[in-house]
Amino acid sequence: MGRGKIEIKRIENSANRQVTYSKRRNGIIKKAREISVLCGCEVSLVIFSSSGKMSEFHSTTLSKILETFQQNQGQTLWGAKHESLKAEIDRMKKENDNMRIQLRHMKGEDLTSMEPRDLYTIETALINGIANVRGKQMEIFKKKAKNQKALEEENKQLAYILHQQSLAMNGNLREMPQDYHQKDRDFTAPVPFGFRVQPMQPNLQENK
Amino acid sequence: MGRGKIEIKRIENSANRQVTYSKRRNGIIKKAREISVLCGCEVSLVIFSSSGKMSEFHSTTLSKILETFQQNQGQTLWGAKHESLKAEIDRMKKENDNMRIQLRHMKGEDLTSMEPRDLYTIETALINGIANVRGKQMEIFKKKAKNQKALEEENKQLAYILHQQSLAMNGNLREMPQDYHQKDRDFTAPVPFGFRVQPMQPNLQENK
DNA sequence: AACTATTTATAAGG
DNA sequence: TCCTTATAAATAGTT
Repeated sequence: MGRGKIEIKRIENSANRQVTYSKRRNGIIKKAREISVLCGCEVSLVIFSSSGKMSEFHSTTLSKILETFQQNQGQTLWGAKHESLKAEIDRMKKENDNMRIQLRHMKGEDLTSMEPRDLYTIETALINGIANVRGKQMEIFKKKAKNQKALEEENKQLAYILHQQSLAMNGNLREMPQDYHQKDRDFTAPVPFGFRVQPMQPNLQENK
Repeated sequence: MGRGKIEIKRIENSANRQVTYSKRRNGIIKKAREISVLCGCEVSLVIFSSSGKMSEFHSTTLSKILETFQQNQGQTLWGAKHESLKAEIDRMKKENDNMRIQLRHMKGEDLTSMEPRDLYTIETALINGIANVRGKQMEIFKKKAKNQKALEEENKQLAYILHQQSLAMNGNLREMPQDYHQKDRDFTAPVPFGFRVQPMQPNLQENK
């Protein structure tokens, strides 16, 4: 429909193509509106020009159209992903609830309506748990005790060395009076500069 | 464009509307194809007739068009729902993992790498839980004991009544010898027909 | 962007 | 739905 008939194939002349695009785009959008009004049907039209610019016409909300489209199509498209996500949520929710209940039971909550058999099961689990926890605590305790012992040993050694050194350094300068020696630890050195030998970890205790 | 000009408003005559729909639908689809070929652009056209039947034209894969559309639009559409679902899943997963770890700890598993402070916390929870569970067990025990007592009482009463009845029914027919009376319960009746009075719940015990 | 010759779409009718 | 045809509408090429 024009001065001459044209073949339906890509228009190579860029300027021509652009003009034709503009004209026909207006035309098709007008037609889309017309058919939707005349016939009371839903139309959704989206056009991307080769330069990427989008034009569209929708007889109603796009989302509504897409929804209808999804229903009609039965095709899953994004719906599939959607559904699988929902399913995963449900699955997790169930798992979640189960664990929540279990936890509450372990904490001794919500015990009303529990059967003696179930109570017994929980009790067993708790006893088992406490045994494990205490075992672990004992393990740590022993380790610390051992560590403590090693530190004390080291401490003794250091103190002894210090004692020897101070003797070597000051022994010939001046003779200390006998009662200057401290008595609380039999290996405590007399410390000429006012220092006292301290455990390397002064806050170390058997059990926090 | 036809024998007469028509106003662009809903065609009331149903048959006419149907015919026009059919013609114009073909027309618009043809135009959609033409513009896509002539101008090398992407077109997506969906039409739902008022009776719900769908017609469509897409210059390329529909999903590709929708994708492009989503990108271009910036609008999320179903993407939003999608994202929110994913977020919910993540949230749940976290909650889930937390509870799973807690449960394992309560059961005394995975205790390696736990601090004494944490062990103490778990121990406290376990002690607390066991106290609650045992409290509940005691409660049930007491309830059952009480129930048992009530049943025994009822039993006694029933036995007594039976005793009286059998006396009344048979007492004047024949005199029982004195040693026929049973001694294990002081009011147990002699039962003339070979029945013995049984507790109503023969398997009832103090504790299952 | 406006013009216009020509093609195309389609309303009405069968 | 398809065919026909008169006519309206769209638009290719031009200005």
